[in-house]
Amino acid sequence: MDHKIPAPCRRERIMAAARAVFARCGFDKARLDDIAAAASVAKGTVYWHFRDKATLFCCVAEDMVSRDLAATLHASSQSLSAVQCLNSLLEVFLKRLVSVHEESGSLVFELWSSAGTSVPGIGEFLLQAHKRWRDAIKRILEDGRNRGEFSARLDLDATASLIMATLTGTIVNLRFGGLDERSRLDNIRQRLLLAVQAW
Amino acid sequence: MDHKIPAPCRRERIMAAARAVFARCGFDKARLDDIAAAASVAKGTVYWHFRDKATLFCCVAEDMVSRDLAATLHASSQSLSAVQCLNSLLEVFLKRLVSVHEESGSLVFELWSSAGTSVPGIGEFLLQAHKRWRDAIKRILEDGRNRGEFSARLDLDATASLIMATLTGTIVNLRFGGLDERSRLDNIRQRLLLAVQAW
Amino acid sequence: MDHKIPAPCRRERIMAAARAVFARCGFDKARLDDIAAAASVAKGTVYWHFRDKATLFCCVAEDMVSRDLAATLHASSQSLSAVQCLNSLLEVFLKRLVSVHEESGSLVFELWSSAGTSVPGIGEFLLQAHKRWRDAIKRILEDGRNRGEFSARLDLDATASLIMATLTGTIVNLRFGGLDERSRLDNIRQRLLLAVQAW
Amino acid sequence: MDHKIPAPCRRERIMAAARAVFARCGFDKARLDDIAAAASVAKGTVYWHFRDKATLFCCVAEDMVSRDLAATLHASSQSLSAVQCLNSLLEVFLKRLVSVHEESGSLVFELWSSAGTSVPGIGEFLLQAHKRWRDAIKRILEDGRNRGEFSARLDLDATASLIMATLTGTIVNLRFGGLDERSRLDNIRQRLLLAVQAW
DNA sequence: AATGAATGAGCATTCATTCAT
DNA sequence: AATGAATGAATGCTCATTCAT
Repeated sequence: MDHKIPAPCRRERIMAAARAVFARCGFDKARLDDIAAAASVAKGTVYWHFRDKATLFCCVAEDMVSRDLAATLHASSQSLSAVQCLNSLLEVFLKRLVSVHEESGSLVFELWSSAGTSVPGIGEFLLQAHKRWRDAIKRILEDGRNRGEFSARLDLDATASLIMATLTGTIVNLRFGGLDERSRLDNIRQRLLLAVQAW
Repeated sequence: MDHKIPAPCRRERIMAAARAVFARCGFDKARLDDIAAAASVAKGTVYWHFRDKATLFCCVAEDMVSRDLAATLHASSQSLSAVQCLNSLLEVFLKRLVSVHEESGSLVFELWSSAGTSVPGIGEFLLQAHKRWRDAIKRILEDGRNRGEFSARLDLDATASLIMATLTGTIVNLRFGGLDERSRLDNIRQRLLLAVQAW
Repeated sequence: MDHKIPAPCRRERIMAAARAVFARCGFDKARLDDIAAAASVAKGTVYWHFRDKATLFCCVAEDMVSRDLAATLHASSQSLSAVQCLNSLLEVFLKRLVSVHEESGSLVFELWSSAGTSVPGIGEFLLQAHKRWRDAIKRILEDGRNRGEFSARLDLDATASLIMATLTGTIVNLRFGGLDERSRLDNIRQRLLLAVQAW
Repeated sequence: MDHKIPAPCRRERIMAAARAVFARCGFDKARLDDIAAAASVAKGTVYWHFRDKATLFCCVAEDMVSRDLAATLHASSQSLSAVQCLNSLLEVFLKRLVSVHEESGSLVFELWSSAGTSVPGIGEFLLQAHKRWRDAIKRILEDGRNRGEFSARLDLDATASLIMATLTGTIVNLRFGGLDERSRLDNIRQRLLLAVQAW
């Protein structure tokens, strides 16, 4: 039909389509037909590139998390002081939530709910992803403690977990808070920095 | 067949069974047959009491949230000072997460993911529930500010949102944090109290 | 609830409700719940008065046909000449189709379609009903032939069948003819009389 | 499994099977499983070719009516005089009723009963089909009137409706008349011709 | 007589997956 | 690589019928 679609980008087209459909419908309600249609590809083609629906979902998830993590770490790596570093990380994390991938928001909830039921392997994947994020934060905190920017008694693990919780919970707030929490993201970032410096 | 099941508690049996199955399988993967079987009831009986699967899910959700909210508010209402009050609220909230309803944990993720896709009306319900929680916290904060326990400049809305975010994020941490975060719940509570008093 | 419904007319209420619902929905699509509701009666009550759905349908059918047949025969019995007699029969038959029981129209189609599939016994019933109608017509024709009003060579059976066919087909025309055939019923009657006298 | 079934005729196989099953069981009682089995096809295949049960039914109906109408018109188009033409039409119509499609008989009753209840769109379809038949008859009558074969005062619409009624009613007679009306079909045809020429 | 909760067989429809081309 | 027709297991929901009260 459309001879305009170059073969090599088929896989990417499918993943983009899948990301959109999974975000809109959730894993279970997403239909392979819709994904194929959204990618302007026959259903069989999806199966040539991905073993099955769950695998496709995992690929999409991995891709999304990798991009988010890379972008965040890159931003924070530009800074010199640990405080600036943490500030950048928070800023980028929160910004991405509302701008770059509006889709990500929905997908995260799908990831959480599909862990353990719909998609085998997602649970493990989420543990890894969570650890990657927390370790990144922990490293910054450790660095700051070594440089004297943070208290010597700062509990690295506990603090990193608490920051993760707040960031994660903000995702939920953005969706189900009712208020327009977007305008309060800067406020959240500043308070977190204050709190860390106080602990 | 089984003449042992007293008629009047049929509805409750079904809701309990549904809660368990929804928590284990998620909304989409949960089969009405399994719920009926778990309730030792014929499938038709479920439909006599609940219009459809989505309605059953909503009833279970509403019941769960109401119980959690009531228990939390009751606990915090026993205290005199706002700090104690907030402390109780946090304590009960976090305790319930890990003990009373282990099921609740899973169900919350289902609720989040089903909003907007699988179950019409859940989105609205979650907004209401979120508001109920946040308002409860806000009231305590306001009370504390009036009594001079908290800073006069304390931003009630922002702080309530931040506390909600942290509590909510802790639910996620407990599930996907990898570490055994349960042992750190007390730590989280204490830090939150400290932070609130500092803001 | 309503203590105003006298018990003795329960059976009649149910039959009236059933006639309406069967006419509106057809046998298969008619739900016992709807019939019971329309009769302001509990579902179990329907089963106390009628063995099952098919039996209820048969009772309704028998009642309807009996009434129609009785009314028609009564009308034609008032006349003296066979021509007048036949005229009355046709007139009443056609009039009832469009006025007295608008419901009858729909029910007849249901009867026809349910014969042999949905409702055992309906086929036999329809044969009997058809025979009763045709015999009534045949008797009038025979009477007229004996009196010299019709040709001595008039084939009683064939003519009766033909009249039945025309009357029956008119029911179909009224429903699926598109045109408003009601205004043409008199015309049909007159032509039939003319034709019979010519044969 | 069975590699003996050529792919291209799948759709036709399904329609033939559906026609048989619908004729035997009626629309509501017909099971998609039976239709699929009768067509030696998986149930999903039926849904690949037809949106749903109702659509399949409509397709079968349309096909049947089209074939019947085409055959009848073809036959009558061979004749020169209007009387012969009408004679042919009646002959073929009546012959098809009892020979070519014994199935048609049952299906017609299903069509009538499903109009307005079970199958949306069938009512409209029947109106169209009825009109097509009546118009064909009307055209022949008009032709005959112009040629002087019929009375100049012949009411085309009324006569066409009456002929339709008689033919339609004969379908009913054949099924519920009790007598073996098949032997009388010629008689009916001749009488109708006589009557038309007399009107 | 009447009620209405409970039952469970039945069925249309969906959709992930396969495979011949 | 790609297609899309074919498959068939899976499942939500309906509704006639029963029965304890």
